[in-house]
Amino acid sequence: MDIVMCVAEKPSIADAIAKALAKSTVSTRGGSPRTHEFRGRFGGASCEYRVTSVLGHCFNLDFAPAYRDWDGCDPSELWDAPVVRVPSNGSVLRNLRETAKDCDALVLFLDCDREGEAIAFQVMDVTQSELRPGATVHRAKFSAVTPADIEKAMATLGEPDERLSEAVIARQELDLRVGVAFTRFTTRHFQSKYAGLDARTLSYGPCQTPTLGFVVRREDEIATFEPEPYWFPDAALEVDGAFADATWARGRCFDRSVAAALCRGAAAAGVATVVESTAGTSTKAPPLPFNTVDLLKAASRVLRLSPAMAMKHAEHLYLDGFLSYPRTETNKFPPSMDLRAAIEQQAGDARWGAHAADLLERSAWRRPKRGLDAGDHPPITPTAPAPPGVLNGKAAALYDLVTRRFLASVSEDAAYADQRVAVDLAGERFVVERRALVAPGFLDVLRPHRDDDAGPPLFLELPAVGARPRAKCAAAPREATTRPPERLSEADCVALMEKHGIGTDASIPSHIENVCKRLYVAVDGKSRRLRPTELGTVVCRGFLRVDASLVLPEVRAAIEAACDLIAGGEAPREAVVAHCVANFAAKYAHLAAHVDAMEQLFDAVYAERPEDDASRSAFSRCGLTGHYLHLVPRPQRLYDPATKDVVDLPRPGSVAASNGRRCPACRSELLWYGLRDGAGDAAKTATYPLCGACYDAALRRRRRRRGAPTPGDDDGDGGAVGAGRARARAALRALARSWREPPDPRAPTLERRTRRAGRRGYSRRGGPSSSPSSTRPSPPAAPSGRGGAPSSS
DNA sequence: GCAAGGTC
Repeated sequence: MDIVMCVAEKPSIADAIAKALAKSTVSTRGGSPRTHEFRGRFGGASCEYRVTSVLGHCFNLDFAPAYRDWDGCDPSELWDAPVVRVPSNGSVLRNLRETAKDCDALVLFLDCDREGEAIAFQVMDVTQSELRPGATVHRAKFSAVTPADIEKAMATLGEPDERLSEAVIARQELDLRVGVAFTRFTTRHFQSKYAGLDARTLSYGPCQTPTLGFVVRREDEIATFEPEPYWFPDAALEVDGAFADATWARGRCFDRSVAAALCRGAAAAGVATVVESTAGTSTKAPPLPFNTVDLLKAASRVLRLSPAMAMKHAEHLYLDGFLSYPRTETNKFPPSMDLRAAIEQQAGDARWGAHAADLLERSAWRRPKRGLDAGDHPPITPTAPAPPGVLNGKAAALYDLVTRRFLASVSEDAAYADQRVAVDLAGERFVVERRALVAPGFLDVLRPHRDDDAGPPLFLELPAVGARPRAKCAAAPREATTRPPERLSEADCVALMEKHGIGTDASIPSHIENVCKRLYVAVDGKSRRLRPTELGTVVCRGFLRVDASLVLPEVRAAIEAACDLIAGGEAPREAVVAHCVANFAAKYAHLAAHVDAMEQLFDAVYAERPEDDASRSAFSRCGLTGHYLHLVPRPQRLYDPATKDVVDLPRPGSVAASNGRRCPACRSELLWYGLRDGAGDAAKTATYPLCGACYDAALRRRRRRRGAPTPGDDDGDGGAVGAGRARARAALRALARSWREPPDPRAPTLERRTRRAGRRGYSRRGGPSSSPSSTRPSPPAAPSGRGGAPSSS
């Protein structure tokens, strides 16, 4: 009897597959990930199934070991440094190999997206040598994890698509090279130049940096906002014997004298003429069920939960069986999903059970027609009842949020009665409107999250057109001032990231968390609004100043578009990667050559901070200058307040002062350098005498030999700091405008390379050639003699 | 110490 191996992307899907395919009792072995064994049918014959899973990617991409050490190479070498696949989890690979032994068929049940396709090829690589000779390999495509969909997938098996996998490998390689090269360069350069810089890493990434850009951009909009006064008439209309506020149809007026003249006329008139008088009904459709980004936005707005915390709770609720899989783009229920059963599950709940029971009793629930089926996982819904007390704290609140949203999504529209009366008062139109809730529909269950409750109708009896109600208007207009936008909320940031394709539903929370961990952004716990820190502002504006395209969201779009070419079979991976790497290497060289423009901003913030100098005390004395040096943390280094020189110290390890003993070579005071050896309780700290000056000099010699820049060696800027700060302030003012200005023409751009590529005669297959203003890269040159992008000429 | 993408 044949043995058939199925591999899913996560244990829960392996469980579902086993449940759907088993024709006998299922025996489960192994811890994480587990393997299910049972009898079933495959290709019309009886077979033995082994169903197991991986845990996401089996391999991670990294540089070859020689390039992982920060001091091992110059960051510019990373553009063509070798990269290698590193297994991400040994037990997953072992399990795959053991399970694959003697199997006659491999069915790849990975998620049906690009990443899943890449994992499918990893699984093939790992299992290939263990499968029986001549074993067949199949790709299962499922749109929902239900028995029906799984059986359908088994009946319509296809082949894995290597182009999708290649696109993922290209994306991994580009993210690695770009992120690590830029991060090492900025970290090294600025850390060894500014002692006031209190951050371990100055990171750059094609997702995290545009995310930071969103936050800084909003802050700049607020900072450069110029409030403008405006005026409007303060009018009221008599309605059923009482006066009600009337809204001026034109809204507001920025010319005070015009508004004043208008008010004088209206005040003198005293009587208005009804020109429009209508009553009607309107409805509001219920919200769609949650996909991941909608859940993150609501959790931040309603529960004050960060996206990372929201995902953490959602994952736990999923693993405990209370919620469906929380990472999905889909907000349309699959036709196979039993909505009635899901509603019934909630009918006994003390909080929303009455609403659910009412829907069932009247058969009033319905399957929403709108929404997107992204083909990944169903919307996020409750999968088991959780009566009050079963869950606690934020997990309970998140379950409440998801369940109410689910019930709302299958509920009826809310219905309103609307009244609208428009009048003419001294030649100007004013409006009185009222909306009253008639039938709450889905709003009933969204309480307490609903915000648009409305009172009773305003007009007991609508006036007729041509009626002449009394009106009053203040003789002087009301004055108000335009207000700047608010800081970016976490929910706004998630929405911007989704809109610009920054990160995925699964990774968006980590990017926001990242910019916070890097001390670039701070979150106000109460309002969940994001504020850039001094460091975040300087880093972002620095990049923006030298090459805006590194910060703007197009940097991610360009990488994605390049990978799309591979996925669509329009260009081979090697050519696309080479094209993009050359592009980013040019940007790197430009940044390194013009880093002084970034330094001017850092100068204003970090070069000279009297409070820093005052709060530190002399730690060690330099033998060459006789100056007392301060110890600066994160990362630990010595700082000479007189010369602004920085002396790098080894990492990891601790340093302590050593009672005036001096280095025999340079006469500097020696330090005690402590390094922990071993792990846990057995760890011992070995202590060595260390000369900071000699260590720093050796480090600089080593970097110079490797061609790395050695910041601080030749700047000689000790006396010019004051002038630098003035320049920096002027630059900061100019920068607030730079979001709107075209990028620096000197900076290498994706557009320029695209045009060059276009001249070589490559364009998108079947589509128009890239326009010069497009940031979408055109397919790069294919290696000669092999199937690549065809020439359009 | 570094990216972003899966998942735990």
